Amino acid sequence: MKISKKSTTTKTAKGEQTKALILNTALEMLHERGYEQTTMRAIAEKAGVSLGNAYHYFGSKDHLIQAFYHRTHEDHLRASLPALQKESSLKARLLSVMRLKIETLEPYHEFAGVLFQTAADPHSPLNPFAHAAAPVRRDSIKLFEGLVAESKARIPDDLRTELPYLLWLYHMGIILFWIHDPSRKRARTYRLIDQTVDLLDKLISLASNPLMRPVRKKALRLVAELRDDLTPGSSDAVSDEETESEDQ
Amino acid sequence: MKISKKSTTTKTAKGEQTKALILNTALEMLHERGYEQTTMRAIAEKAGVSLGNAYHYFGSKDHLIQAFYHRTHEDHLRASLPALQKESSLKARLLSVMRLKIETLEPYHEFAGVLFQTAADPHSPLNPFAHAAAPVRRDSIKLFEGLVAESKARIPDDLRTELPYLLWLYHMGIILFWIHDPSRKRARTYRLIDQTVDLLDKLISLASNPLMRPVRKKALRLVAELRDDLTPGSSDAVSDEETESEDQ
DNA sequence: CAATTTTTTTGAACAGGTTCAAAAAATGCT
DNA sequence: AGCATTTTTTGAACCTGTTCAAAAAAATTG
Repeated sequence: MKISKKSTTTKTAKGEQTKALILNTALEMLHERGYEQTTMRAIAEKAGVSLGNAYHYFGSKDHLIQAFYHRTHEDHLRASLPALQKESSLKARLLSVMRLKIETLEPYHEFAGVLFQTAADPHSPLNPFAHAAAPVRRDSIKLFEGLVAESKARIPDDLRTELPYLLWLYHMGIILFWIHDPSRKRARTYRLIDQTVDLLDKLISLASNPLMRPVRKKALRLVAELRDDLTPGSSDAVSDEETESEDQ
Repeated sequence: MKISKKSTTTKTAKGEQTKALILNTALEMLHERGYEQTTMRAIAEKAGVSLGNAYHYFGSKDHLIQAFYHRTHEDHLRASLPALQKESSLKARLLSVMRLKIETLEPYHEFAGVLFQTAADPHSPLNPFAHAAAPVRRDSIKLFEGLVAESKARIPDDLRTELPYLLWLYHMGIILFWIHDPSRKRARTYRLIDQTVDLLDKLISLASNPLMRPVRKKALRLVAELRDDLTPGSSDAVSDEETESEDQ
């Protein structure tokens, strides 16, 4: 409705270059020094630009971090593909994917806590449920779709439909645990993955039992509703106006 | 090991008084203006003390907020007691308690998001799983213990033991949803509570079925392990050395 | 009560995220 | 090329959380 200015986002070759430079510098520092030490001033200095310039391209430190999502997701996806092709059972695939996720994330364990912190704010663009994070989330869920789709296990359609989302939620939970996991080499997280994957596999079988149909239906209806509430934009062709949402 | 100074925490009448003054002022402002607007400077000014003085009593803004936990929990507990005495079935009690929780929290919905944000940091003393939050968490779980204990429903002992903790986790999940709930009068949250309580009730029945014993055992063992991992100090008589933990 | 120690309080500083007006550079147009 | 417009870049603020040395007030002790 208000197209007052073009909002300083019309890009040019030069601009893209600078933006990329800042981003790479930031990710590098984030990895090397962690979140706290990576100040906007330090990034700007190391990148050889002014502080204000960095803010021109990334409205806030948070925005700079959203790139982290993309990068780790891509890394994880790349690492998962081989395993997904090799393994055939749902259980084995899930196990591989989850382990690889943690391995991918491991270098960032130290500042992942802070990441999750900012991500927990419903107003933050980093919130994995928020609109701004939709692309990454969608990609992430897609990974689980692929995981489920080619599984030959006899899973009722209603469950099969929701399963990718449920597994994505589960995987978020594991990450949450991992963030808090102080054990050496994250042994507990891996143990947790082993056990929960086993349990999930059993539960899926259980839930697939015809006797469970009523409860399953009820639960799945609830899940579907939840998903729509929490993740606006997942219903595809609905009010997609606020594409350029900005936070105050 | 290092008792260099008494760390400026030996209290006196005067000190307590000032501390209380600052705290009340802070809670008041938090309620009226939200988290962002309630700056340490504003609190100090309104309370009529210096900025440094406020920091003398509350090491950080976070510490000041931990009082929020206490207050809302106490309010909730007070509001729940009548309902717990009137209702007898597990389902009805849980429903009442959950609804009252949201009602208690409602005035703070606006800044609850930020609260949850800081709380999500594993290093934050506000983290509901962290050691510093143990007292409030324990009290909170106790509420659910009371809720389960006097229920006559036939629930196997192993499940009955873990149920309070599980319900506490469930209640945290509902709060998470509520924080993100934009619906008028939080209608969706209440709807979610209605449905999930119903579902939980059914699931508890299901899980109590003798046929479920193996899966249940496995799941509960997992839960117990998780709880110990996530909430150090809940295993009572184990290494309780770091009672005076401080964060850098 | 005077000296000493402890607690409370202050005020000034620092650091880091963020904003903004204006200068500099790039681009577009005729 | 010359001028207008847009984009990029800068540097100086501003705000807020936090720290700290030192002053003021209390409490303790001999």
